Amino acid sequence: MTHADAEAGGDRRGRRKERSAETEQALKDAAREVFAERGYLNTKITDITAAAGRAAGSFYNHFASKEDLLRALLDDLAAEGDADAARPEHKEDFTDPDAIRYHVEAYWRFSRRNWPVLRAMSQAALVNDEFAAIMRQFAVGQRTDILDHMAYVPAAGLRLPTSPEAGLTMMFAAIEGLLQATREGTLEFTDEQAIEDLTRFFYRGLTGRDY
Amino acid sequence: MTHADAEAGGDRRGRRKERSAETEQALKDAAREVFAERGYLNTKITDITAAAGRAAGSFYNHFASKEDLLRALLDDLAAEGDADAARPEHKEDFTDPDAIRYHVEAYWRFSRRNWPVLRAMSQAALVNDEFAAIMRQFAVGQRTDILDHMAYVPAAGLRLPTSPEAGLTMMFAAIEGLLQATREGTLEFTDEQAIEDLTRFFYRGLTGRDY
DNA sequence: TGTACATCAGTGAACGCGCGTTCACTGATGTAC
DNA sequence: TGTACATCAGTGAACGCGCGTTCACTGATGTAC
Repeated sequence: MTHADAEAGGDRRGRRKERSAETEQALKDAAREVFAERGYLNTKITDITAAAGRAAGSFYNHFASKEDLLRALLDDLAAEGDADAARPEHKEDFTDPDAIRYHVEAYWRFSRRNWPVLRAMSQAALVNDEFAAIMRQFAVGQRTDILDHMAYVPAAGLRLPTSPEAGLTMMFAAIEGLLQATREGTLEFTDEQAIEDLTRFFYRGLTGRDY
Repeated sequence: MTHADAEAGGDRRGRRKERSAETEQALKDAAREVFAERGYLNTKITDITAAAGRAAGSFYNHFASKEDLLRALLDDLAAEGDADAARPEHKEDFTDPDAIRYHVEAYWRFSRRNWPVLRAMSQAALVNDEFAAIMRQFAVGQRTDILDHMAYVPAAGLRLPTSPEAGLTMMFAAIEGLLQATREGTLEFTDEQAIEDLTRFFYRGLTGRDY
């Protein structure tokens, strides 16, 4: 069977490319797993290949380095983020608890879902300037969408406790802190409870109103 | 001059011990400096000895490893913490902003002062179980003193936004987040402004009262 | 369709770099008498 | 106080371990005719 025949056949991809794609996916899956388990920095290339059931040398057919693999995982995550960007209209007025809840929930669920990669990223950022820059850029991206939502508070005659930028910094940090404590088992929270409690704390803190 | 004479002399320590102590201190100082600059994980033993102006081999006359050095820095910090423990009576009632401010300020200033070591610790915790355990223990210690202060809020007929433990987790995370943003230059804050803004945010969040 | 050759994904032992750690050596300080 | 010897802090070149990376090899898949 010629190459042309194979393409005409349609349903039959080249067996080689298929196998290669399988291995690449197996390496990515194994990396997420092993990063989550022992952390990015503690993970050796051979830990990943072993978890994926492949030989050490196989790794380099697909990725130039551990950093390169992390970049690939990040691209997958960014693709998902873009899908999220086409999100429905939502409330923007932070004097309304529902508006805060919407964003808390979005970030909470996103972080929970992508925890292994996010954690790996922040570890990589400690030892690698490129990843530090990516992280900063990522943080900026998260905030620019939301920053203007803060302006509703003074517009309603209420006093923000701090600058909009600092307020977002505190809130993101609080969410990440709670998520980490939940992850490591220090605290027990359902997603719903965490979102609700964070929302209440933030709504009160930002507006000075009770809720 | 005999050893007995030297001890009788009093003001003249053995020149050897003096020199040794100088080198040890120089290594500690250099470590704090270089940890702050490029992070604990990125720092090689020879970076420390070079910054201290000593030969590589000298390091091992004083410390068994980089971890051992970090442990020594931590002991210094703990000694300071014990001194703090003998702190004056302070307000405990978290329905009073002053009580919150007192603790925010204590933690803010402590963290700011010991930033290099705290940052080094949290990096070491990523790759070393022993340090992870120390960090957890440290976090627990910070909280147990304060945990009961939260009870004043429901006692005053107000509703906490979440459990006392989770509330503290959020607050500590927010403080650390703000401090880090300040450190890396993303945000500009004086100590006073940061303490004030954090206090307002927390007071509102915990009590539901305006302030 | 069949055969001969080319290419490619995967393998795992071997290589080699970077860095932690050692150790023989030096000069200064301490001790004995 | 002076001399001879012991000890110790510091030095930096050399060693060696761990792990990332390479590469000759294998068997399977693809291509040419």
